[in-house]
Amino acid sequence: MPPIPDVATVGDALSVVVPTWSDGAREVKTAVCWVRRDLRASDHRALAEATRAARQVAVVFVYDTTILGELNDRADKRVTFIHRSLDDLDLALKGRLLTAIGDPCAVIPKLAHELGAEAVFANHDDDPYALRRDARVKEELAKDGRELRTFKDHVVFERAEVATAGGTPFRVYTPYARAWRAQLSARDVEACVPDLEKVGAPTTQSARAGNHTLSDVGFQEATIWLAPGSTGAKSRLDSFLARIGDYGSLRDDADTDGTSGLSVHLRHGTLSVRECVRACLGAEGEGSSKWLAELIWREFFHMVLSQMPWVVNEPFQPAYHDVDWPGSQEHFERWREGQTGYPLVDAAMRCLNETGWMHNRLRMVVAMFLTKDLLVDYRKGEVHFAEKLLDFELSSNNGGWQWCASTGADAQPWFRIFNPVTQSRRACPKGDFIRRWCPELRDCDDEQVHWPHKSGLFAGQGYVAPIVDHAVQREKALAFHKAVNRR
DNA sequence: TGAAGTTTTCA
DNA sequence: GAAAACTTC
Repeated sequence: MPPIPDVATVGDALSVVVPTWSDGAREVKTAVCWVRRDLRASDHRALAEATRAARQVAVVFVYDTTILGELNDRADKRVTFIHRSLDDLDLALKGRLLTAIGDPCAVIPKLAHELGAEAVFANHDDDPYALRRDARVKEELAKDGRELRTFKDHVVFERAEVATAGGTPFRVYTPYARAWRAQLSARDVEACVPDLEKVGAPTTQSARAGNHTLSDVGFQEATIWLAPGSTGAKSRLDSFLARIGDYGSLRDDADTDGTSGLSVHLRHGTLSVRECVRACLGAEGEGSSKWLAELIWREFFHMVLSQMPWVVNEPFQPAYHDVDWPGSQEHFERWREGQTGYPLVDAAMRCLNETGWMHNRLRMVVAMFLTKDLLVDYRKGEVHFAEKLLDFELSSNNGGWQWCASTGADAQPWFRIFNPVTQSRRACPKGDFIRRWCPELRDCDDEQVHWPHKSGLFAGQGYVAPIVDHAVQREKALAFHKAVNRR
């Protein structure tokens, strides 16, 4: 039985459960628009709904001390990115952004009370922590007779909107992607345009006008390589669209700037995913379709997390529950520090640790190396990525790691194991990326750089000897997975 | 979104 | 004797 749509179904044979984007429009006098992972002022669903429904809107961001308290690094790059993106948002709002520091469960209801706002508008955040937080905020607001109205914004199709004919979640990417594409209509990616004239900056006790300083928040400025805010997102999107035709052929080359480089912006909502999809639909050629496939992977993993949230703690594939991964702590640490003796793996890990970014292809290579060559529990790698990646998104990170570990939705067949040296020749043919991050190998030629050990020429230059033999580890991994799947 | 080992094909 | 095709994990 297909699920019964609980929102208006638009008169278009393609759409299944597509809310029309005006259902938040019941009128109120004053509204709060609470921004979280949607740090922009254009094509913003909650802000558009708020400015449509209310005569005046206060836009607020809360530096969430619960989340910030868990960060170890006082110079966390993500906090710097968010802080500078809020400066950019404040500019877009002509200096009318409000910010606060604290527990949103207390701050948001207090602010709504001070402003006499009947409703708080926000976009869905389906991470488990955010769902609990928003449920509490809603409860607190309700005590006072106020509403929390939330909207889809972060993805084109959320939660159960793309499902099998039987109404169950897809468990494999390819049929999901087919259904996703078939379901897409122009309406799904229509821009949500807010009326910024209605945004005001009232004086309140619980939030201040303008951005706090980073030191108010308890952090220091970190070095980040990308331009923050929707200004940065816009220029990156423009430069990517100029070369999207080459995306199909260059996206797996670590020596080249061939990927979109937009993941950080999509994570923090400094860019609207609808705008990305509109750009895809407007572009010719294979590149844009390939990129759309990547955006659909993001939506797929969002769906998996929201429909099967236990994947946060447990493998998607039940066969892997309660297995003991035999990898050692020592091997994990060598992997984490980029000291495995496999040049591409080491270069990629050092790049991650230093910059907070890693090429998509290399994420697969290092994840495969940790889980297959070293047989370390994928969750240890997942946590390291979560700490380091500027674009860290729970759903994509978890999905990607489980995919590589062969425990996930759309599982890699467990016998599919990358050869890190073959992958190196393919993903890094010029070797420049390796030479940049492994200076020990700077004098290696284009062939030696992928596997410098057999020549013996570089023994004295300080590059670490390989910690394992891939051929041997491959056999161990095959035996391990065979045993797990036979249980 | 594999790799490796073996067999077959074609010059 | 290389390259393509096929098989296995």
